[in-house]
Amino acid sequence: MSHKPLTTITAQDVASKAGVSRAVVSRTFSKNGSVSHKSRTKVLAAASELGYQVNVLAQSLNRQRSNLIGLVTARLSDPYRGALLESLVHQIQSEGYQVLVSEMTEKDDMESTLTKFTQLRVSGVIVTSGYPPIELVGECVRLNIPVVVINRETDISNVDVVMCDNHSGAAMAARAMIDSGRTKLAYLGIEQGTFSALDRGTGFVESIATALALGRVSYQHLQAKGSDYDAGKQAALEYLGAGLNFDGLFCANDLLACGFIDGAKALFNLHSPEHFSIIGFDDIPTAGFDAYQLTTLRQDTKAIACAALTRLHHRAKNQDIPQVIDKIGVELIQRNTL
Amino acid sequence: MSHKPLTTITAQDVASKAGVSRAVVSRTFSKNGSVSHKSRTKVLAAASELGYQVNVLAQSLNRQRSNLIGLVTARLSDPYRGALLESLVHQIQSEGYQVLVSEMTEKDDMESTLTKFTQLRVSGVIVTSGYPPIELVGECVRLNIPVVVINRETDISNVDVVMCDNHSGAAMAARAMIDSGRTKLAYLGIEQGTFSALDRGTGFVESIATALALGRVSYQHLQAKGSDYDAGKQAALEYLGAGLNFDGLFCANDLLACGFIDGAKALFNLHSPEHFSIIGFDDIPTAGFDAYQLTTLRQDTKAIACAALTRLHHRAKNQDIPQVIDKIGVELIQRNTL
DNA sequence: TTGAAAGCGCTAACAA
DNA sequence: TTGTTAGCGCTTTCAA
Repeated sequence: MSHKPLTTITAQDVASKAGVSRAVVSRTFSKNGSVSHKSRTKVLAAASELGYQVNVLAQSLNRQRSNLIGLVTARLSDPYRGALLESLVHQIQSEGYQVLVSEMTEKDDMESTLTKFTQLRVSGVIVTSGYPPIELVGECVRLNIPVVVINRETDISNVDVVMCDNHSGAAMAARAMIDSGRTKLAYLGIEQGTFSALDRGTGFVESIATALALGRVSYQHLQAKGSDYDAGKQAALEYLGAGLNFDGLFCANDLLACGFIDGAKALFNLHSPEHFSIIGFDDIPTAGFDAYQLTTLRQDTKAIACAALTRLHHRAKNQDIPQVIDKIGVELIQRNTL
Repeated sequence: MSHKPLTTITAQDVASKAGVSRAVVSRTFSKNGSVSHKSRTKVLAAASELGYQVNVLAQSLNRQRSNLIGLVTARLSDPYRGALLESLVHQIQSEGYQVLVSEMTEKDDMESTLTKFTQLRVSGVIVTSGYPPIELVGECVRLNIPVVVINRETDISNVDVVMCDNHSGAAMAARAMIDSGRTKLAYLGIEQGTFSALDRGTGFVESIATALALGRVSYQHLQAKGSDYDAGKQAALEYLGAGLNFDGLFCANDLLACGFIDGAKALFNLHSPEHFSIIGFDDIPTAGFDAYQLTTLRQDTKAIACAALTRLHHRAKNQDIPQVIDKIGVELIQRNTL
């Protein structure tokens, strides 16, 4: 590669034109030191005339901090992930940062991903998929880069947590089902599932614990082989084929619920709400389509994004504060499957 | 802000430890100049012992080029956009670049977005939403930053175009409908729609031009008020309510088609394929759900992503080559609505 | 308020 | 193959 120097307008050019020093130009644009009104106007005029743009690379190098925020994600094509990403990107941009997106495919990608982030001296890291290994977080702490994880847990004390309130959501689902007279309850989780799937199942069982102890309801734990529509359909096929007796099903997510609904309908002519109640989680757009009209729990992705950024800011000021866990409320969206 | 210097391992540290010069370290990691095997091993050993990481900021500043690729997008929560983004991110990462995502909300964001990208000296820009203004492209050309737009057109000769082959897709849809005996055809476009929606409609009409001229089929042009499910449903309501007589409908996208299907069913008890054929575009996951089983045209997002990157590479070598337009083939996915 | 100067950490031409 | 050197463009003490 030959090194062809680009003809770039630098702060020096502006300085010369404005008849001041480079430092004044710098101060004018970074709003740091003090600049006289007269100088400032001269600088601004010269800059706009020359079409000067701050070189963020140089700025970041000097400040040892870029205006980038790293986002670790996966399966962008999943509708809920897309919505979460959208809120996150929006929030990050509105605060003047730029978003560096990294899609994780395999487990061991996390290391190289975080390394790339630290090499760019990002201002923060948001993890929505996978788990940051403790050594890497150590490196982040050393470089004073705050880390927050979304919809998952971590033991690492320097990492904050933002998640939707799975337990309260599960409790709403349980209550709604019981109130509508369902007694043979079940939860459809995910084999080797995510934290969320597990947590929602746990929350569901906890919520019906008393009723269960009193013998007023029964409970069965079901597991899908994956987290998508096909897995839900497959689960319906297997469990219903094996004679599953239930009348209220809480699902780890909407996709699973849609799949289950279609499986039950196609293969066993079982319909919701006539034959059973079913409640999903996430409130993806498809859940609201006529064909499903799925009752579900809506996550407030905007609130999640906002909380994540707030955590980042706080921790940027002081890495040593204790871990904080934000639980963002969910909303029961009543449609036709209950 | 106080300037607390971080204790960072620099190339100099590695050099000292390995008993070589900084330059050798640089060469070892950037694989540019030549380094003796002996030096290389010493450097690598010292580096791993010290935990040295290249500072990409400094590297990029020097090279006047970062390893970032800027991606302009919108409505990440839209399933097709999510899939496209996923492919793009995957491809970009696999080539060793990092992805800078910018979500456009309003029209005039484009300018600030591109400015942010150029300030970071990105290696390329991919636009999947909105249109890059010519002045900004000029700036990119000056900085030798290649630009490519996806699924849209542009007159700017320095900008390459990658799009799915709307016309061939529309032709497949038309042929399939005619072959299955449909004669009262219609296209559901989008009011103030995107390039894609327009192009697909044009392609459809062109494909049936002869049949139309021979009086073998009829054609009606419909417009939805938006591009989503609700807009499709609304269109069904309006047009069917007004007595629309048709038996084959090609839709600008799957969401619109799903909405139309549900609208026709709910309000007029009209079903596909009994009463009419309907074909969508994109092949979003929901299209494959039992409830819809929508026949549609699948876009090959991987191929699109790959082509986009190829364009970027070519143009990076020489900004002055003529514009090239890649049309990526689409595939007719036969399901039940035809 | 301003300017001079010392970096931030790295790369690449050049000479050895 | 290696080291020296001159930047890349900016920020921030420090002294004036």
